[in-house]
Amino acid sequence: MEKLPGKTVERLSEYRRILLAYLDAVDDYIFSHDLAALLHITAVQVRRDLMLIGYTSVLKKGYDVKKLVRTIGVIIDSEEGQNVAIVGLGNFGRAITGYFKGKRSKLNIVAAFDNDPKKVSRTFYDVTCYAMEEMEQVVREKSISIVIITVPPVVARVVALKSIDCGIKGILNFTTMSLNMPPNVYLEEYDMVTSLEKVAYFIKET
Amino acid sequence: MEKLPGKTVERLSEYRRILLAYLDAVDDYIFSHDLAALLHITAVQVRRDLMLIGYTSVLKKGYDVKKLVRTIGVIIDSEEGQNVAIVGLGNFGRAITGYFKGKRSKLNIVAAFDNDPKKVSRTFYDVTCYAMEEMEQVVREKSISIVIITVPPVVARVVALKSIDCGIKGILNFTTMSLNMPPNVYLEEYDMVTSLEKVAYFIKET
DNA sequence: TAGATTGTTAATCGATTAACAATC
DNA sequence: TAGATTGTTAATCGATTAACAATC
Repeated sequence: MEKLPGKTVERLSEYRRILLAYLDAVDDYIFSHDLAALLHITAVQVRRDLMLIGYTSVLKKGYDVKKLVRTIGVIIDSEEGQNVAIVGLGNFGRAITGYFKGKRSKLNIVAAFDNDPKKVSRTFYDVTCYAMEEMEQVVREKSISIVIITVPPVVARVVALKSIDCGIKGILNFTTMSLNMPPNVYLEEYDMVTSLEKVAYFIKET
Repeated sequence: MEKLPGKTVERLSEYRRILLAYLDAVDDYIFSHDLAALLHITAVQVRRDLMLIGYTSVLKKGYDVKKLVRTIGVIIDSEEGQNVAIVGLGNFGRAITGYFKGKRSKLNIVAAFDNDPKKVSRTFYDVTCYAMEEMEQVVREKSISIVIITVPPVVARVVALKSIDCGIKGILNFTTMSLNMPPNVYLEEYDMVTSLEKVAYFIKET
């Protein structure tokens, strides 16, 4: 199948989570407008997204919830799951490690990297911290394909380059430093300062 | 001035940060293509954004860096600054508190709220934690207009409603629970699980 | 001048929404 | 049947990019 639009992928992820959360509460089937209401979007958008992944409803009963969850899993997840590493175990890196632990099963945080000797070889939320020099070896041994970068901005670029050297395929960059990647590496960036400033702008009195 | 497109506001925030960071390194003036290169976008986009805010370059020397930083400040910041509160002092809430402390001066985290008695009345990174019952009073006394929500998803909705009751104008929601707001409250949501799943999808082998 | 840079309009691209025939 | 729901095309909206005249 052709790659889906990024926005559709984001919503598929949200559909799945909300359906999993409501799995016990709702019936076995759900109508497009009910799913839409849970996410505060329109029913047309739900139907169009599901059309794009070739999923069809059953009769006029709506969408089979369990089947839909499985179908979205087939699209987003990999058979074997993807292994993830955190690079940078500051406050933010540790919070993310704790946050992801015990969440979705197909995305596993299996290692952390930091240069602080006080952190290396300790474990945080069951995740072992390694020194940066060990990265290549650990990435290979643990089949890590994604890194989450939470280092200070000044070293973000060298960390990203190092990750690419180690064979990483996807990067989630939480630093304020904008990165650019070769075309074979997928990059997703988020900056909370920008988000907060956006809020500040839009609530400003004219 | 009419409200700018959200994407333009995001980039203005990024322009400012990158210019501040490079303030000493670069010359007093910067060309659109140089600024674009720093953010890995196109020069046309930079020029169009600056056109929208009515900022013009000087001669053929490029944009006056200091003036541009000030101009963006006038657009994004409020005269008096905006006061921000964190609601939910878990790992994530504490990390964000520490992260924002000592950053941009016009956005100040002036309070935190949590229901855990062990946290209430303690301070984290110079920010005092209050009980949820005190919210209305503290928001009023400290003129808080924005809250960052980092509570467990199950209570996100009641926290958001309470915030609105207290007169909050903008919400930055980091929980996985999608919120919907009355039209007079500005809402920005971010979900890192979705971001990570998006990365996972796009690096999947065909 | 020739070359570099700009501000702005028009064209393109992508994503959302409206419209509607088909189904139960 | 009548009403509700769906899948899908066409129209709309918004954001990015291309084109280009004007400036130094």
